[in-house]
Amino acid sequence: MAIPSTSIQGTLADQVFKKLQDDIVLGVLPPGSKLGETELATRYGVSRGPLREAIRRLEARKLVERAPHVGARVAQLSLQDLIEIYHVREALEGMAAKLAAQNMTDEAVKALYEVLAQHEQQQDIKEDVAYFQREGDLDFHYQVIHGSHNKSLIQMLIGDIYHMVRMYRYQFSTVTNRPQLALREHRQIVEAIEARDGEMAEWLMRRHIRRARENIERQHKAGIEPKVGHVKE
Amino acid sequence: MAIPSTSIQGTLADQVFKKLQDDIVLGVLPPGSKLGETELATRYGVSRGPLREAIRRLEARKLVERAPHVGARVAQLSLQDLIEIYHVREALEGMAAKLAAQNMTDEAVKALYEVLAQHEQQQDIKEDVAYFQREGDLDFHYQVIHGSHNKSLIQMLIGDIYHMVRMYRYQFSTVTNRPQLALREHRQIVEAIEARDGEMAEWLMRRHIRRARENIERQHKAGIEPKVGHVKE
DNA sequence: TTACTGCTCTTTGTCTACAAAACACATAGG
DNA sequence: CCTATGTGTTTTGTAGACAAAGAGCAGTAA
Repeated sequence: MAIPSTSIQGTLADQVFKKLQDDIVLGVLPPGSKLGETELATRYGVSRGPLREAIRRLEARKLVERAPHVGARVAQLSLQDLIEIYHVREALEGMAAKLAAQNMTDEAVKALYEVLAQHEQQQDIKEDVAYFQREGDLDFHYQVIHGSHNKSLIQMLIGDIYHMVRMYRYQFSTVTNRPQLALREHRQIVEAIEARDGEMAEWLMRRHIRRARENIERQHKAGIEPKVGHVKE
Repeated sequence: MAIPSTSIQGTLADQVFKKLQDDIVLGVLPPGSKLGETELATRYGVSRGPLREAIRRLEARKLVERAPHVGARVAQLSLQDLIEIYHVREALEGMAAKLAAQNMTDEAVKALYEVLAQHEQQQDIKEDVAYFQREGDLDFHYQVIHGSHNKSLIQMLIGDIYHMVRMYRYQFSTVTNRPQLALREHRQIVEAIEARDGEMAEWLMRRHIRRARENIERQHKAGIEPKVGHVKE
């Protein structure tokens, strides 16, 4: 009954994809750096075939930019791009909160309260830290999104946007994000969900994310610049 | 100064990707049918390499489903999935309308009115027909989305969701979609955008898409079933 | 000095061949 | 008669070799 060894970690292409994504998101491969196929293939110990597949998938996720016959580079992202993504998040997570109020099970709501309590204990928690660092069920936004029971929504927020935002956080100096206010806002959202008040939940979630965006825009105007990754030639 | 011949149509992988996507969206390859690499490679006259890349990109767009060591199949989509996508559209296009009211140029608003006038002349037009058949600037939703001036939003709606919805329309009997009402709703949206009333534009757009979804759900409950594509073995 | 042209060299795109995993069928056992 | 197991075939995954397009550099002419 033993599972074949290769299936445990998936195909080589899958492994390279995950590793490469991590290296990009965590800044090991700085933004704008060239992704030479031969170089990376030897680096990860695979042939160029699986590596090309990994690059294509990352291209679809907008983590790398590619030009035919020229090659791929780690996506270089402007603060304007980040702000645009927060508009998308506002729309999608707002909808997620609304649907969560409608569709979430009572057990899931209870679990949400527990996450909340846990966060309130670690008062030094930074806004979105959990969302960006823990990949699991322990995060607030993560649980609300899943509570929507909408596969497309989950896919877009967790699968696609998640990694982009994570990369941004390594490119730009991380904004210090109003921990107490965020916690209050989280609690309000959960209470709206528990009350099955979808409209309220959506409105609160949108305000929550809008405020985060406005916070970023403020710092932007204040002249905060991204840490420029030295483009590795 | 002649452009190299291969660059005109892009790489083989690009060509195969476009062709394969068309064949899937238009139903030439029915939902659920197996996408054998060798078979398709010979069919499109290329080797398996470029074909695999095309399949991976379609997988990222959720047009094909794949299992390791098993292969890829054309995505089989339930009506529930379609409804979920309309929730996403409601959120995203609502935001697009709001941003369009803020960012659209006066010229673009004028062009929008012209599209509207054109649609009002062909009274037999069906809701969303333009959105799904014309791929260009002539469509109402298309222009509003672009008016948002938000690259992520445009990418998600035009690049990703667009093709999925298009495929659904071939899988399911096309709903007859209230042409007169839709036109009235379109006009209201344009007027809100012209008045630079973002909140109103968003609210109207969301209602517009919500009604389309409710229309689908009604027909669903009435027992309308998808045309089952015979799964080609 | 500067701009253009041609060459070379590197990198990407593509193809073919081989390895490995899954599926299908047949056969034997309960 | 049904189930389980083993073998053969098919299909996917991976590697390596070849073809072609782009980038950089040198040399030459204005």
